[in-house]
Formats: sequence, C-alpha cells, structure tokens
Amino acid sequence: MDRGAEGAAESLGFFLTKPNSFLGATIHPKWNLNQHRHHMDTNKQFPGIGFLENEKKTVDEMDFFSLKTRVQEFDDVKPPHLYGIKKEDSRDENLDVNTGLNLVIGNTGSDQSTVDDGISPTKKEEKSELLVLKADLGRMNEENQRLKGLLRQLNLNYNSLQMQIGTSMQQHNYQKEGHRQSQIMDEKMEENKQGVGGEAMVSRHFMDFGLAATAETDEPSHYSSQGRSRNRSESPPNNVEVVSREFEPLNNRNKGEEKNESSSDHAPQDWIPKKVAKLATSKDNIDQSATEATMRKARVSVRSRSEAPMITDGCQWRKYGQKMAKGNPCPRAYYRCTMAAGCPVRKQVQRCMEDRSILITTYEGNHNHPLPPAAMAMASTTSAAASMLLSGSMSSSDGLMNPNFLARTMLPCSSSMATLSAAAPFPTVTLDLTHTPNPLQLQGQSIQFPVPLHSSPQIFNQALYNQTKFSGLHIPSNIDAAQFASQQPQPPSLSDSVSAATAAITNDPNFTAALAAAIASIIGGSPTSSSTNINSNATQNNDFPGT
DNA sequence: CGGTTTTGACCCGCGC
DNA sequence: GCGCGGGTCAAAACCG
Repeated sequence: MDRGAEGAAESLGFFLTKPNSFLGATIHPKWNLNQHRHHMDTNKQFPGIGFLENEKKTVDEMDFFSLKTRVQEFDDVKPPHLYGIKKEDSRDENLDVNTGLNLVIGNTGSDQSTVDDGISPTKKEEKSELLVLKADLGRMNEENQRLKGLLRQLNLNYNSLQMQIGTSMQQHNYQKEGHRQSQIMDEKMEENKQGVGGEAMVSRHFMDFGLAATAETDEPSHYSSQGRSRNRSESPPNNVEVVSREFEPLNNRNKGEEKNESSSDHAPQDWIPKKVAKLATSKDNIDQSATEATMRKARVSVRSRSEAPMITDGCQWRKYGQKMAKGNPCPRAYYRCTMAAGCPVRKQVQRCMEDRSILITTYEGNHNHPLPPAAMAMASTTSAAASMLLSGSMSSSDGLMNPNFLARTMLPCSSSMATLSAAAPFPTVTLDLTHTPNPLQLQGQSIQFPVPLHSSPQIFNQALYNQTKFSGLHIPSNIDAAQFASQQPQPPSLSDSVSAATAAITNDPNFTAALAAAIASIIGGSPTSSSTNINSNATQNNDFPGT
C-alpha cells in the first residue's frame, strides 16, 4: 500500500468509511468538490464531517465549529453590533453570555445610551462605563476581523484538503478494490493449484470484470488523425484537481514561467496565483511550494500503439513547441492543456525510436479545472504520482531512479522500459500498453486475458490492475507463471479479439481513463518506486511484438 | 477573426 | 566558461 495514499487516507479517515456521504455515487469526486467549493459554508455543505475537526488541529488549533459559529454571529450582526452585543435594544437580554458584560448598545450608537433599569448611575459613571464599552467594542472588532481572517484561511485550506481527499479517495478505492480482488484471485489460484475447478474459476474471475462493465461515457472518440488539424484530443490524467491550487513553477523554469505569466497570450496569471500562499504562514508556503513543485515534476508516461498523432485522452491541447530530441529521429511535441486558462498541465508526445508505431505520451501536472468524464480517470494519474512522491517515496534511495530496482520489479518483457523510466529527469510512472507477447512468449512472462472494451473506467481499471498483478508483479510465489499462463482462459479467436480490442480501446475515451486508474492502482502498490512500469497486455495488438 | 500550429530563437541546467 | 540538450517563447503562418 502506498504510504502517500494510505497516509493521506488515514489522516482523512472519514473519507474511507463514508465516501458516499461526501461524494456522489455516480459522480466523480471532483465534480462534487467543485460544486461545493462555491459554497464556503462548510458546515452546511458537509455536516458532521470529521475532516474539519482534524483540520482544525493543523490549521489553527481552534475549534472550527466554534469559530464558525462565532464568525457567523459577527456576520449576522451589523455594526456596531458586535460579538456579544445584542442587536436589539432588548434590555432584558443585556447580559452577554460570553463576556459577562452587562451591555446595551442601541442602533443609534448614541453615547447617551445607558443601562436604564431604574438605577441611575451618575454621569461620571456612565462616561466611564462608556469608555470601557468602547474599548471592548474595539477589541471585539479586532477579534472579529481576526476570526474572519481565520475563517478565510480555514476555507482555503479546506479547499486544498478537499482536493487531496479526492486524490486519496480514488487511490484508496483502487487499492482497496485491488486488494480485495487480489485476495479473491489468490484464493482461487490456490484452489486452481489444487485442481479444484481452477481454470474455470480463474476464468470466471477474469470475466467478472467484464460482466459489470458498462460504458460510462458516450463521448465519441476525438481522434485527430487529420494530421495538422486541431489536436484537440481528449485527455488524461489529473482529475485530482485542486481548485484553488497554486502551481509554483519549476525552479529551473522560473524565468520562462514568469515570462509566461506576464504574457497576454498564454494565459497566465492563473499559472501562479498566490492568494492562498499569501494567506498561509511562511511555513505553509514552504511546504506548499515544495509540494506543488514536486507534483509538477511528477510525470506519467503512457506507451501505446497508435498511428494517430496523439492519443485520445479527454482534454484539449495546444501545441506550443516541437523539438528534435537527441537520439530520436522523431520530433517531440509539446502540448499545453487549454481547457482552462492557466491550466499547468502539459504533455509531451513522441514516437518511440525503436518502434515508431509506439506513441509515448508523458503527462505532467494537475489540471486546475473540471474535466469531462472521458478525462476523469486519467486525470488521477498525475495526482497519484504526485501523491506517491509526497508520501516520501522520493526519499527512497532504492526506489527512485534506480535501474536495478526497476529491473528487479519489472517484467522481463518490459525490462527495456527501465532505462527509459530510470533515466527520466523526473520521477516517472510508465504505463506500457504496447506489449502483446504471443501465447508462447506469455509463458513465464505475462499473461493475457480478456478485458472489457467498454467497461467503465473503474471496472476497466480494476481489470488492468489485476491484470498487472498477474502480469508478473505480484504472481504468488507458489504458482508457476508458466503453469498459470497455461491455465488462462483462451477465448475464441484470441488474436481477432485482441486486434478488435486494440482498435476499439484506442478509439475509446475510456481507454485513457482506464490507464489513469491503473496507474493509480499501481502507484498505490509500489510505494518505494517512483518509476513504475505497468504492462497491460490485454490492450495490445498482436501484430506488434513487445518492444 | 480567433484559435492553433509552425519554427527559429532563447533560456536554463548540467556535464566537461 | 563553454557546449549541449531539454524546454519554452512568440511571431508568423495557417485554418475553419
């Protein structure tokens, strides 16, 4: 289990136990979050959520609800009616319960207002009391402002945490489901080994993923294969949007980013809004900067076979550059997300030098805007990667940038990917969808099984997740891979199915969505590596041998 | 006309 | 300090 996801989930435990109380059952978390973010009254939007009680400890040591109530009192009372001071000239309610002051401040604010309950104090006493009251008034005003500021701060932090929760929630779901399926699979494999209807059961298990599959989106594929036509494709990852997130530029890009910020053409100021940062403490700023910089650096690379210039991933992209990369005759194209002004997400698209039918798409950053359904699942990729980094895996000397580690953890057939990932300047998660070993090659390497072509991203992702496990990363030690492979269900006309699957998948928006969740799942299971390869044979075309 | 692509120039970090 | 390579900018061209 990934420490980042798990840790975040633990710290936000309510989410794990009551997901649906916070998120719509059929709506992606992000949408709900975005809807809610427009309503800052968190008490009303999320009544009884323990999250705020946790948050209070880190944000401000004070009871949130108490604070909220008090500030609302302020809001309800028009000046000069302040906290603890009755709005109406109700002399029966002069005693302020909080301060204990016996006050009556009339709407007129007249200095002549005094307590008139039959006891007439001297004018001197009145004046003295008035001064005291004024002093109290001033203090209350200050406190009022302070509390409002705190509330603002809380709301900002709340928004930020909401987005983190969304990320954690997704990861947790994937991991939880994956773990459950894995257990089931392990059990069935054990039965299989013992000759208790093994093949049928394993097959059944695989097929279960397909049975529950339903197309979640009817969005058509927007494959832009017209060459120079608008490269508006649907895109990827990052759904874990942080609505009010501020993306700090990479250190090594400060200059360029600042330029961009001042540019009227490239959208800009949204790139690095600093409102929250200004409100946060200096320590918070430091942490936030580091976090965002890390998230920005985290990359998710998808290798897929496609003749199209770009894979369909659900987002709109604008090409802002092209470069000839060293050692690769194929140019590398740079794209920026244009679904929202200032969205920091970028991606690079380049064909594989060894096999030009392979398209390598690398995503970087998190979207700062709502995403279409087709892009939802994929959107979790970058955030998941970032979460992994934030979980502390970055500090793992073994897990990061270590080819040996990668070699140990990756499949033989995908070992060539190790160099790519390990050599990446940033922590990179690589999802390899290009391998389609033939049945003979399957033995001892990876295993192929049918995957629903139009499954919902969750289901499909789960299939990918489990498939990945079976692909070698987590094959139980007591099961021989070759033996297991030989027991895999052999669907009729397998090659035809796979070919059709490839065609359908690559044109299905769910495809990329599935990748994201698959990545998220893998990330969750590989906390010590920031460079992970996922070999998804089910989405491959038999015409292309693995690279 | 507005948005996108093209493409040469520029910036920056890194290794030598 | 210099060259290299990755990444970005921005003006011009292109397209619907």
